Amino acid sequence: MVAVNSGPHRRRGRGRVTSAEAVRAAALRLFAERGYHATSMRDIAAAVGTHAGSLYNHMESKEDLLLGLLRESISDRLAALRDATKGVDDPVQRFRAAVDAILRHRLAEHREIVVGQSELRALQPGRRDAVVALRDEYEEAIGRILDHGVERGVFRVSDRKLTIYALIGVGQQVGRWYRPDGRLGIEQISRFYQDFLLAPITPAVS
Amino acid sequence: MVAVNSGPHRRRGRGRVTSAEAVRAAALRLFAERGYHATSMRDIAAAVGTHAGSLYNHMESKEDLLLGLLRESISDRLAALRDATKGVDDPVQRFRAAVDAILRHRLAEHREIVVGQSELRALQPGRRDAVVALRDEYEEAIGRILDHGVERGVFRVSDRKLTIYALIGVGQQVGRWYRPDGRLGIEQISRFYQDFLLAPITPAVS
DNA sequence: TATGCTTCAACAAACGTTCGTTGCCGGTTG
DNA sequence: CAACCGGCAACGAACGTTTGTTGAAGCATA
Repeated sequence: MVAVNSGPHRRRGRGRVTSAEAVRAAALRLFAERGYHATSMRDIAAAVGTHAGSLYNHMESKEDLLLGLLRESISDRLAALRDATKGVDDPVQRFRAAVDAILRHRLAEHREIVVGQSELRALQPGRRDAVVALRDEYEEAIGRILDHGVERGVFRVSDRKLTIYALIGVGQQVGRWYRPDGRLGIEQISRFYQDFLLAPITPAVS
Repeated sequence: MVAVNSGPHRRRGRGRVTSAEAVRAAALRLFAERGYHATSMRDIAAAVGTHAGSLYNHMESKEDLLLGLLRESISDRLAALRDATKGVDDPVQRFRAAVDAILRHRLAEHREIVVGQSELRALQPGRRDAVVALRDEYEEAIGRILDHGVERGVFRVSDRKLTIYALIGVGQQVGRWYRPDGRLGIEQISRFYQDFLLAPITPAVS
């Protein structure tokens, strides 16, 4: 979705190949593993095989790097949610697709995640706003999935906001413990939570 | 639960009164708000009205301070969970009490909390273990609440671990957005999630 | 030659922590 | 009651290290 430094410009300069995307990927991984403040520019540089000073050819500052990652992460997640539910009309199937998208995106690449509230506070108040706005949009998108089911008379949602938070909470939690070599695959986890989260909002349909 | 510097020994030394407990409280608040690495010893000192160097009269190191807070937080949570469910025999009531304890403890004082995995990684591998062991014990305690209901034939739990994680996920999420002056009180939130989380594990009881 | 990325040294600031010192306290001694 | 002592806590400066960031010099490509 976000293409940086694409095209045929390759291998300029003397040393290694240090694309901006490689830096972003390394930073995401390290931020996720250790946290933003516990990761130094020298750590990131070492991870892509260069020096700290070189990173500044590809980005403005460390905080900008985080801001970009947060924005991309949440906007990708929002896009994935919309893609997954696009054209699906049946409320239950729509809900299942949504839960699947939420979980799948957490598990796919951005393993332990930078996301959400975890590192948001590392941003200066002004820069936070853009990310917070995206997050609100994301929550609203989930809310509309619920609304759709309610309008059709299929769901019974007694508190919209608390229900949204439950979905997000499960999603974040899954991102924390999931390991690719674990007992369960993404498919099984997704299916389980689809059923699990559907239960409280579908009145007595067995 | 933890009594430090109690007794009649008061106002020794020259300047202000800086009890070890006050330091812990300030540190907990700051760690919760900004994160461990984003909080300096000077920040903590300023919060209790003293100087960074003085803090070392009350503690070993910054990491020890975090370790103590994490241990206390999770062991308090475990104790609260056990207290709340002690003597309650009916599986549903037992489950309701458990959810209530989980949420209530998150909301009561340790607002956004240092919690679980968030700051655990700030500890050296060796020191982590004690906290991880406590966390496992906590998860196991939740698991036994579920077992109890299953044995009585009241609950149907298709995956024990995933169910536990769902409860914890909701609990953590609640700790993130809850504000005491918000739309809903603790009572209402707790009641909502009791019903919500009960639904997926109680087969068709309307 | 011109351009773009590298390297490397250096910067000031902030970090956790240590230290010598000073003042206050409760308890012991006269 | 008065004089002293040992210990605790606060103070404030300083420590060595690490932080994010900058800039000059060098090399490779076009």
